[in-house]
Amino acid sequence: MNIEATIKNNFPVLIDPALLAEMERYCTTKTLEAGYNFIEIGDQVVAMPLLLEGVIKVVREDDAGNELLLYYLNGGDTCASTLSCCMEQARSEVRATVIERVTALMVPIRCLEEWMRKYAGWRSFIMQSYRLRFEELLQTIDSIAFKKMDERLVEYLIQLSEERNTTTLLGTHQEIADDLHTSREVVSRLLKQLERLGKVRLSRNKIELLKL
DNA sequence: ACATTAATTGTGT
DNA sequence: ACACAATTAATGT
Repeated sequence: MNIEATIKNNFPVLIDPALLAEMERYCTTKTLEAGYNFIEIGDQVVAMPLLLEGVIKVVREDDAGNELLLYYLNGGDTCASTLSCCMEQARSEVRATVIERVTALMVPIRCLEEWMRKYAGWRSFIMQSYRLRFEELLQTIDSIAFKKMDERLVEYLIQLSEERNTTTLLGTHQEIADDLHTSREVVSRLLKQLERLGKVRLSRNKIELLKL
């Protein structure tokens, strides 16, 4: 599939032919396997990624080296904090690790600003995705500050199933615990409760959501 | 097919 | 949070 068709599929707002032509010309694609870091804290940001396929986890790190989950990025998303960095040629405040093999369209930063001026469609796309990420962050903050772990877990499971378009979640309890900043035991026990209530079915490396 | 090992999950304190 | 048991999946023979 060529770049133009790919953009149309994943980012339907960007229909301006002149913009598409420029994107075709200046953007590159980048593919990365699961497990690698897409960007590391402190790295110079040279381009903004538009995710076509795959899943990326964006985290922040505290002085003790603990990771704090900010959000997940899927196909059709772009990274807002990259965006804020790009503007002022700053360095990355976050780490982005690849969860599922990713292909992304890389937009060079100099194009970013120029297109903001030239193309209304691009401008609203940027603004829209920025707002979206911001709202998602607010949700994360609410969740951490105000909710008990059992609610957070259920919320987390539902969100993940929506993002991945499946009710069968693959992964370990430990991974969930890391994302939620709790112990593996707590996650296991809460999941067991949910299973007893008939809300999920558990097996090794797999959680099936039944009725939540 | 079976035994061994490693990883994940469950549970009591 | 820790320690340990139980279960399940992966690997070698």
